[in-house]
Amino acid sequence: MNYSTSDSPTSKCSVCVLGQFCLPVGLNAADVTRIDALVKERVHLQKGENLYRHGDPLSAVYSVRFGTLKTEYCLPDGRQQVIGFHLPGEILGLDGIGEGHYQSDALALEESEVCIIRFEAFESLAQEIPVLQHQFHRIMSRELTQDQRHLLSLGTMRAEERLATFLLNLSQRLAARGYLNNEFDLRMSRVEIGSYLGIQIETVSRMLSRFSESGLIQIKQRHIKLIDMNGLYELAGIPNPDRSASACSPDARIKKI
Amino acid sequence: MNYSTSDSPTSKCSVCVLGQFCLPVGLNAADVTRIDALVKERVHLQKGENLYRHGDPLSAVYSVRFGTLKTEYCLPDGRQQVIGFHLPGEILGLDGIGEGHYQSDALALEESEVCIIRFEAFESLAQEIPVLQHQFHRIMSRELTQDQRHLLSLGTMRAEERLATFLLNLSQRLAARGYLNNEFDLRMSRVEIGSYLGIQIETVSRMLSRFSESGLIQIKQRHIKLIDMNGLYELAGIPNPDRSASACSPDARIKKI
DNA sequence: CGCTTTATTGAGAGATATCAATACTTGTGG
DNA sequence: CCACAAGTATTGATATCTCTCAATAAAGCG
Repeated sequence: MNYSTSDSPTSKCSVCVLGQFCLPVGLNAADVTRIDALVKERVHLQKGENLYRHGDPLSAVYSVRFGTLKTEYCLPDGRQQVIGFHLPGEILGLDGIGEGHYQSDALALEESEVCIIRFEAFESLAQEIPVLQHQFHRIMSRELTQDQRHLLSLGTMRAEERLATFLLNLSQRLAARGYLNNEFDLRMSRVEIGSYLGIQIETVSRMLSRFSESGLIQIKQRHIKLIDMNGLYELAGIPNPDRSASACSPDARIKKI
Repeated sequence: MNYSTSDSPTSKCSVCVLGQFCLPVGLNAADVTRIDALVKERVHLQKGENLYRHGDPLSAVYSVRFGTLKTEYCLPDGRQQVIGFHLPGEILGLDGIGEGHYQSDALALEESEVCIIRFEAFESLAQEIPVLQHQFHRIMSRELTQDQRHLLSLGTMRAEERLATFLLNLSQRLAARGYLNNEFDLRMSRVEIGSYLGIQIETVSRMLSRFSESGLIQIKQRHIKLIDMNGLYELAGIPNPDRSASACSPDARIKKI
């Protein structure tokens, strides 16, 4: 773990390309400068390095600058589950605010760098900048929504649907960051995907092979091409956002459980 | 749905017994008075009534005053899943902040009342009261942690463990609110429990019967007695908080996936 | 009191887990 | 540069848990 403090121009929030996903959303230039002053430290992580461990006292939350991280929970009996994968611009460590120490473990899936947002100082600044406060609330709320959609996946979907949903979710998040949305490298192992989706590694492998045979994807090791996006969306049971489609219709909602 | 506005002494935050779980935690008397002024409206709900539906624009978040509510997500194909059950003092509607409209449906499982916290006004007040801002962050963070533990349950546990975890979680939350922790009424149907736990109603029923035969619980309809708490904790794979026990030990963590 | 909803229990089917063998990658050292 | 080892992924065969279908029972409600 490699700490650094820097005022170099390229590392400021005010010029960071991730600003549109990160804390500064909605802020004017003057206020972004105040964030610049707050977020001066970074951590450089090698693959496999921990950013924090559960139980560590919360002193900061982090935003991913580059790379990919995972967070996971563990059970006393040693079982673990991957809870999330974190791409550039996403915030980590929010689960630590409630009790003052992190509830999860966070570690890098590849060489990564995260910005350190000292939480006490951040709250003070948010106190002074309403837009920043609101943006932080939006970020936490979206995190909640993300987890709740994940719950929906684990609770109601079969393995095939979960995997399709996962691939599409990743694709959308990459697209939003300006990467290719139909061809990318999976930074996580099959084991980690399985853990995230609540299925075994063998099932992940079989489903990927099945997708490949069906012409939905091409996969070679961790490099994946999404060939038939519509097919994947159909499998996932969610409408393709590229082609209209309404969400859960009022009609569908009448049949309450 | 029955709106009311009231200044009656019994409905003020400053005298509400739920203050210790709700927004006012940590506030001094003067500041609680300012919350009193903010939270003047309430909604009274009959069993089955919606508090909000997904897609409704967010204008407020809500805290449960009495009763029980559930929130659920629906899939375009009509499948639904219960995401959470909400007891007095808990906050609902947080998933609406991210996009400006609720992502879930919320409805009452029994006659309930919730306090309306106009969100815009709330953010303004939080802007002025640092402790309030921090408390709100803690609430959102705990909500995240709750969902993430739920993910752990759906992703790694078998039906029996999920159910035991669910009963114990409910028990703990009731205990914190001063209710009996070993004997209570389930406000939700077997179907709703199953949906929440990602298992079928028949499985819920069978597991409850099994628990009953093992002497872990006594159950008659929706009235349940937890007889052997330690046994349940053991089944759930989590240490009984009443008897020391460390969480996930460093040793257990070495065996990373 | 009968009707509707909710819950229990049984039998069989099916999806995924588990166990096991093989193949492929990557990294290391001769 | 190749051989070997360790880690990672694929594929097959079988086991198991939970689902599905079905029948019955109990409870809530008008």
